[in-house]
Amino acid sequence: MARSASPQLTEAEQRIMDVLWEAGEASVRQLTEALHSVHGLAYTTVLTTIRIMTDKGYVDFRKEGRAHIYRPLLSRSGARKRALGTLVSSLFDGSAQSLAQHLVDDDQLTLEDIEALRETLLNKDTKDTDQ
Amino acid sequence: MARSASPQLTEAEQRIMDVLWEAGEASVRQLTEALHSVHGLAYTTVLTTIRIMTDKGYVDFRKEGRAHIYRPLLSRSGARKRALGTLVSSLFDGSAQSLAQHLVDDDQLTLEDIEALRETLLNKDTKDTDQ
DNA sequence: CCCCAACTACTAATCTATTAGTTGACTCAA
DNA sequence: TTGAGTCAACTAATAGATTAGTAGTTGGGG
Repeated sequence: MARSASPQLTEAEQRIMDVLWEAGEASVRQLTEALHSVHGLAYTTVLTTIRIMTDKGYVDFRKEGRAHIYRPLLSRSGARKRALGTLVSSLFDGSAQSLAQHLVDDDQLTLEDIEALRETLLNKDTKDTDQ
Repeated sequence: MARSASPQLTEAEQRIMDVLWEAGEASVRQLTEALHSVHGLAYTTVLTTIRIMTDKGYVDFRKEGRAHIYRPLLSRSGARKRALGTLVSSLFDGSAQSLAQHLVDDDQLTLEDIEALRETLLNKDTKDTDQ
């Protein structure tokens, strides 16, 4: 048996999703141009990658003339949720609290950050108590 | 060009590290037995995987009779830090606060969790002000 | 209506990842 | 000292990931 497909976005996929999340939608030409300055990828490389992403259901496209215009099906928020879920279950025993605690221990969160989180949570509770 | 080696622990590597973090150290035989009940991996599979992990510098070993006894060089805390750093930079624009905010928005952290974080942070400040 | 530029589909090469079999070395006991 | 068993090294097969070239289609301008 070989390995199964990655549940996470791969590096190449992530690059393309970043552009799509920013732009809303884009052709392969536009994606290539947006990525070329930083990564110098060939047009056909981007094409192959986004074809695979289409197969995986990450993106969809519509025809416009000869070109395909791609748009993300997976949202940034959805990708964040998925990646966090995987990380929490694999390295933090399924505890998001444990993850957050690590950030605090590692000085990644300030007291102001915590206060802001607390504020968000309080507003949430008063807004949608039935959820 | 093909992709470069994963900076993260792969699934197979993670499984083995979990056992090593738990046990402190283990032979290939012990690793195989610990993993067999859940994953049913062959002895040689575990052997190959841990050889690669040795090459990557994740583990080290000492000889004890005929067997190699492996111990982790990468700590659980170190792996957590590395994985979080990658996730934060790839999906949260480098902001740990943004990640934490997502957890709150997604109901992964309770008010009690936040209070606990706040408590930790306050104790930290009073304990090591010069760090 | 036909040709060309642009665009996608197909193919390929190369690397990592995962799993596992084969082989050879080494140790211990009879 | 030799045979059995154990263990690591080597090899291999299969599949995903990444990059990119070639070929073939298509749509729009002349």
